Amino acid sequence: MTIELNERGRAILEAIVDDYIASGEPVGSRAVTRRHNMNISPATVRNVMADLEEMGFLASPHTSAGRVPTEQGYRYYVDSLLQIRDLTRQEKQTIEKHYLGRKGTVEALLQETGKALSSLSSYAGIVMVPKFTSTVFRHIEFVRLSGGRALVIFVSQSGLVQNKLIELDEDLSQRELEQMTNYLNETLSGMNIQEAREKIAAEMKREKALYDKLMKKALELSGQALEEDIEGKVFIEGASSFLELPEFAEVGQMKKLFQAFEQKSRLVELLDKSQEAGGVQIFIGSANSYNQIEGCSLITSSYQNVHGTIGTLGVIGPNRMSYSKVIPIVDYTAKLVSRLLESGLDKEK
Amino acid sequence: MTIELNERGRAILEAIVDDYIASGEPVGSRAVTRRHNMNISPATVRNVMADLEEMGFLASPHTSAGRVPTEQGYRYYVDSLLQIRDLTRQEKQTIEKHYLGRKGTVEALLQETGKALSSLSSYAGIVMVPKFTSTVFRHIEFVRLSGGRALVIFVSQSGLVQNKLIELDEDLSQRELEQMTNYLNETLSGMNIQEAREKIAAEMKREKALYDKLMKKALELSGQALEEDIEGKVFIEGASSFLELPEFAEVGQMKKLFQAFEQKSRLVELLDKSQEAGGVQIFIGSANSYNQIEGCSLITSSYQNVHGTIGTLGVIGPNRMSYSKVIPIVDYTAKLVSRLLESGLDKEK
DNA sequence: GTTAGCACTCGGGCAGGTTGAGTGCTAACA
DNA sequence: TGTTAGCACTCAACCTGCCCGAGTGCTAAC
Repeated sequence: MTIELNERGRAILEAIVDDYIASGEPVGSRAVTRRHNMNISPATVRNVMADLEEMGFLASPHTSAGRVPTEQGYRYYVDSLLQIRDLTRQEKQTIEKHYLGRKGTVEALLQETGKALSSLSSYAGIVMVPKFTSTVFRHIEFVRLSGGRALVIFVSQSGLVQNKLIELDEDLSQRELEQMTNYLNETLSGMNIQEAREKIAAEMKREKALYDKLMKKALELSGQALEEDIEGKVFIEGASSFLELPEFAEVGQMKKLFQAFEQKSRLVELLDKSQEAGGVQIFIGSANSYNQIEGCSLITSSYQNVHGTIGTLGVIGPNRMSYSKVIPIVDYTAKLVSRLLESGLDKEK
Repeated sequence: MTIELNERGRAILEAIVDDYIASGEPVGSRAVTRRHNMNISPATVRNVMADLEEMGFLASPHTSAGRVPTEQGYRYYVDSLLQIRDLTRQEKQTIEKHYLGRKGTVEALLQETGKALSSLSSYAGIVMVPKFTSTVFRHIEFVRLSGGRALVIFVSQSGLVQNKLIELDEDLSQRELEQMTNYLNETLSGMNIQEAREKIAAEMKREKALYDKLMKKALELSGQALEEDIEGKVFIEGASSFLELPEFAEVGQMKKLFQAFEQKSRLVELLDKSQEAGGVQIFIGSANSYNQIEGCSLITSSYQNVHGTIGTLGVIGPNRMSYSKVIPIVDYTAKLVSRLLESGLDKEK
């Protein structure tokens, strides 16, 4: 399926994409010859460019402008032309500096990660806090509020805390809730949420009338609490960097973009998809099947702990993004976050 | 200090502000006469407008444009001219609809409130989740993680959950942590955080060597956990509505604005200040001493439960904001949120 | 296959003219 | 004395025609 290009075609495509990423302006034939001082004339370059356009890698905004890469052009560039260098020791340290002396919640750490990604890439950083379903059970707690309501608090293995309000149909005392808490913690410890759900279902079936009424209640409530998924949260940081990009000068498009950022649900979908795949993923333009953010590309990687992938992070920028710079940043940051979330775990088992 | 205006001056100022709020374009003398079909000629209006300009209520962008209200003009308008109508039953229902069938966390409820404020006002909604210091203690819990770390989880009376990672300098078992949990819950129940801090300090002093080593440890850890404040969170929803306003068409200013939204810390300050005052507050333009968001006004109100004020919410819009529409919305929403957070509490004591 | 030359295209910038909304001033009027 | 009509003036917004330069595609020569 991939169309093969000869050496010269590749060189010219690369030069154009590089130039366009750097300048944001259509690249002409003269510019190509001069920049990579190739030993060919502009006329020759023009011929090649015409070919590349026909193949769908380039487009011209109008007759007398230069060429601009198409999404397919970026795709080819990323897949076949780009060589990614490793980060220098110093760059790594710049990233790590964001986490020095860090305290507080896991959520805050992930939000800070978003900020770090943004400031390093100078595009928008995005971090998805894992959906609860994909985490591993560590602790459950019931706290009785008034008005027949209670709070269920889950803690995941990685230290993530999520809570949910539930209605108690009969009034249970805090003491009773504590007993339930203990029972559930013993029963569910170390399972992932899916397993926990199944366990609860099985227990409820098996024990039927046998068990203590309270235990039954406990199973019922925890089942109810785990039933609906707690939606994955997404942090988007540094979205304002888009305001500098000339290609988003049009207010209408900018508005669409920001609304997409506010809505988030579609983004969660996309990130979920990328999470399954693992490794650094690159979604270019409309290929992200998310046409609300036309003209945007997304570089993601997932972070994980010993139990497997737990979330996804990345950078959203324009199609014209400095891939060679951003890819290693995303890659390294994902690994770093994995390490940080793990550090409390690897001594564990 | 307030300059007095005669009846005609007031009428004309009001007409100009109304018109400008509606249209966003400088208002001329003819428009004033026609709109409120006053029985005076444009020439007369011009004389009055010149006076109003001299007094600092109006300004003209350039010679042949109409007049535009200054911040002082808005101030006068809001303080002396504006009459606020109550919301209709239907409008109230529109607001309430956002909360129907609502489940989940208190935080989610507050975030939804931000969205409601935004969609109702068509500006940006802002909700400050209370700083932990200003809440009332309900429950504390230690969850042991690995690597000598533990999670402290606080629950406030209103059902707000916050957590914090702490380092354990000696390895405590989960059982020991549970005992600590029980002890602290008994000791601190019903206090606000400030009182809790004092109580801890007092206990630690009084009991010195007497108490169980574990209890001591409990006091020490909880003191440490309560020491630094958990920063107030702020939700800003619907910021993209600013992209439609012609007065923010300039990219530079828009960028400043969004960066201010991203940073939040200065906003927290401002909201804190307004929280102390109570009631509906209106900050106009640079009077908000927050010059990063020049041209923006802020309408806030605080929400409370039986224990007092617990947070602040409001709307951020341009100076040219429909005050008569937004003020009652903010007012009613604050009261509604108070009621919702209370509903679990009033049956309590 | 490569290159030079050339006619052609098209956006951007500049200058000038027109329009219309709105002002300030002056003089007349009640 | 306050109000009004009239008028000259100002100024942004808009349109128009113009030129310029960057860049193209094509053709013919190397």
